[in-house]
Amino acid sequence: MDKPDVSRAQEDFLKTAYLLNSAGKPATNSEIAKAMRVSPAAATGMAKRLGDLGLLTYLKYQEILLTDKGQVIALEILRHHRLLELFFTETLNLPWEVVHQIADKFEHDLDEVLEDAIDSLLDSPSIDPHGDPIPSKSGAMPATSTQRLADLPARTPRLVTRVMTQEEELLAYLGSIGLRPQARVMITERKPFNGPLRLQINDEENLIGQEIANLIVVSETDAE
Amino acid sequence: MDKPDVSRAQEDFLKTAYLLNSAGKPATNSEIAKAMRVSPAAATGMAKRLGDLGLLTYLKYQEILLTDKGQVIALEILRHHRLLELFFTETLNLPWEVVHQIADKFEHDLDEVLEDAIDSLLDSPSIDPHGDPIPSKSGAMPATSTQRLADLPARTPRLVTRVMTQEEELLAYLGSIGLRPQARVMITERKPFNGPLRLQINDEENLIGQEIANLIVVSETDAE
DNA sequence: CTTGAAAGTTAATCTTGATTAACTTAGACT
DNA sequence: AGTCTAAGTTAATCAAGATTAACTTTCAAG
Repeated sequence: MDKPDVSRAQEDFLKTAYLLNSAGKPATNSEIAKAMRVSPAAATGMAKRLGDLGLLTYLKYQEILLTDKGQVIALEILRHHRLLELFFTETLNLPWEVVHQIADKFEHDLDEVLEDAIDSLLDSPSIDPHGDPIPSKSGAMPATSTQRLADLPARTPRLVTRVMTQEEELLAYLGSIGLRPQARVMITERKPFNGPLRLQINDEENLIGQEIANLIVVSETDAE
Repeated sequence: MDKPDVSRAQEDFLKTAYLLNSAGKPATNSEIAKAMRVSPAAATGMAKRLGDLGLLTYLKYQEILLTDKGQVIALEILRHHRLLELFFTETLNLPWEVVHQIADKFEHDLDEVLEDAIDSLLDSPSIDPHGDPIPSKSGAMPATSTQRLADLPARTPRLVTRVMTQEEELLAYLGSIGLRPQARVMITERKPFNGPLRLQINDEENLIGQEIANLIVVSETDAE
């Protein structure tokens, strides 16, 4: 099980493909190119290279699928990323909206000594500050709830488990209204035609739109 | 005072030139090439590029001198490096012999938010785990002792202030015998012809050679 | 069917930062 | 002065990862 030497750009490509997949979107060339902000041609070239390395299967005009080897690498990078996010919020009290970009830079250089030290300092955590699951060292991805706040019936108390965005301004706003993992939430009223939701967040009243509600994942069973 | 965009390799070059200078060695092309483990030709090319950017003065066959702009960048990288070394030893209890390599990778990506957070967590430190001075944000390099243990008369108690090596095995050894900053040291006997030194380290007897003694910097005044 | 837009591919080219090989310069020694 | 060696330079080349521009495929809509 020898791991080929992959570059930073290659790791990013694999990570992006993995994330698109797990977000339910097809990992097509153009989606990847868009997500990585490179030209489609650059993505094609990269897909070829990674195909040659046996890290993904690449067929013209088709969706890109990671091989087992490719997935192992994607998961390792994701683990690095999320460990780093948590590490920086925990040790430095950095707000959750800034750690994503920082982790993006460092994730490729996190060697095993540092990774293990962080993992043990944080007690082998399974979620990062946004509630995103942290793959285990062996490559297992912790299970997570799939219940979206947007789909939750009214008067059903739940805990926020995950906030699915990395947009800085949005995260800052959500943090400011307390909408973060572990918050207790309950919809008190739904306006018709996919209108805004009246929401209790830790007993404070608030209003949010459908779009945001769809980014919030909540626990599958009642909050205590 | 606009900072040109410099690449990782360029930053490393500037840092290397600066470090050679401050170690008293001339920052010649070949010294830099040796230190960076690249070919002399590569160093020539890089020197030219950096000269064009106005970061150093480059004259054929002559010693390389950093411009003010170049020095600012070198100091910034050095600040990043040393802050990171300290951050990792403090937060993760990583041994001092491993943090150097880790910091080498991260120093180029340390953005200001993270830098400031680390700086304030550590209370604006002025030395790193090896006793190397940390440049201030404005680019001032703290003064340090120049007194080498190798040059210290016998029976003169001092504090170790700095250990001038980054070799992993050597640092591990020095750590194991307690020879690190803040240790109290006193030479009890010097063998003739630059022979080994008998040394008390925090009241424990030990023997070290000249070569090592020359890497150890001690305070300029007596230990308490 | 055919046609046009969107997605994908290919080819040519650019930039960085490296390499090797051959040449030139500087400086010390006889 | 002549010569050797170390250091430095130049030129040619390579590889990775990007770009742009032109071409091809797919697929939905008339």
